[in-house]
Amino acid sequence: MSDALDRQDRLILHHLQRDARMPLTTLAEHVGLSPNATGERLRRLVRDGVVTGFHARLSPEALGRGLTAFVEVKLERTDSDVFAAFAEAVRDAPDIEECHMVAGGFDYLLKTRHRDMAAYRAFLSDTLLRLPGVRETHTYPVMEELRADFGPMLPAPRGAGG
Amino acid sequence: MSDALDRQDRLILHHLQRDARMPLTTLAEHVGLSPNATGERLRRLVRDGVVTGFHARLSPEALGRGLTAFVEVKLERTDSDVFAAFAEAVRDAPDIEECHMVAGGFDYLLKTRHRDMAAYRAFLSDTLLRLPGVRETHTYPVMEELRADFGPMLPAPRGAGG
DNA sequence: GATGAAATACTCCGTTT
DNA sequence: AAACGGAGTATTTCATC
Repeated sequence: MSDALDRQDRLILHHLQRDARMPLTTLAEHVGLSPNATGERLRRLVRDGVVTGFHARLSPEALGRGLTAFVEVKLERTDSDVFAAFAEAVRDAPDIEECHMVAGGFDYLLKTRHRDMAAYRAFLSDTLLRLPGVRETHTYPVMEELRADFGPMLPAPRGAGG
Repeated sequence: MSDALDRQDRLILHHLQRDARMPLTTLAEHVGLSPNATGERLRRLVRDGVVTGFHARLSPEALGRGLTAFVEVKLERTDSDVFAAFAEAVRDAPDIEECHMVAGGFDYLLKTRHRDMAAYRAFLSDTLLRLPGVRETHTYPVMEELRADFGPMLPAPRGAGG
């Protein structure tokens, strides 16, 4: 199970990161191997956990969730029940897209999606501030996305731009 | 161009959000339509911009970028050249995965990926702090990811759990 | 890793409701 | 307008080298 990625592995990852529905035959041309060998490598990359999944990306605007906000959340430091309850609530809230436990001035950083500011306000008061142990929140509405989440970048293989 | 999504559209989106490489025939079984009608709907969803792409997700750990950090960046408010220069530099930095212009106490929120804390320090001093107009940064290293980015959630269609 | 054959999936086109 | 069905093409999978 050697998990060193050679140039051809990186090309496979590079192209599938940009078009996950690309046929193996097309991918094989980019990589310079037979479709078979390419599929074999891809299977190995998935099995070894280098590729964790293939996902369609949906337009927030088209789904009526054009407002993105980041929310810093500070919890009471009473006991670990508070953290467990918070974690469970986070999993059940469809408005929350990401939740990171961070080191620094607060406990959690949330990325949330909403129809508009009114919907965000409702989320804040009806969902977030009702959670037990939430002491303080700071909201940062996103005005513009300069760079979209594309996953961790590989050291781009030469000649992969085509 | 009616952009109302019916139950079958939502099922298509739901399943492709979780497995973008699913064959149309399999997808059609989930949706309860013929592969033909399913493919037609998918083409329409892509054409109308509801689906913006299909992407393989890669494991940051497997790629040697196991440290995630969020960085708040505050710029000097001199002129718009500063913002343009910052935007360009953000696009060229492979360590930056997301960059959002936000309202609130600072100007930009970055999501970055690094091998380890030493690599983050190098990024901070060699890349971020060298950018013209950067006045102040605050770093929040991620300790745990409670909920991963899966894109905006649809109102989950009933019976889509299989 | 490559090749060739078999199974499967996709696209195009005509037809139906 | 939307879905179905069939024929031809492309792709994936499997066995073999």
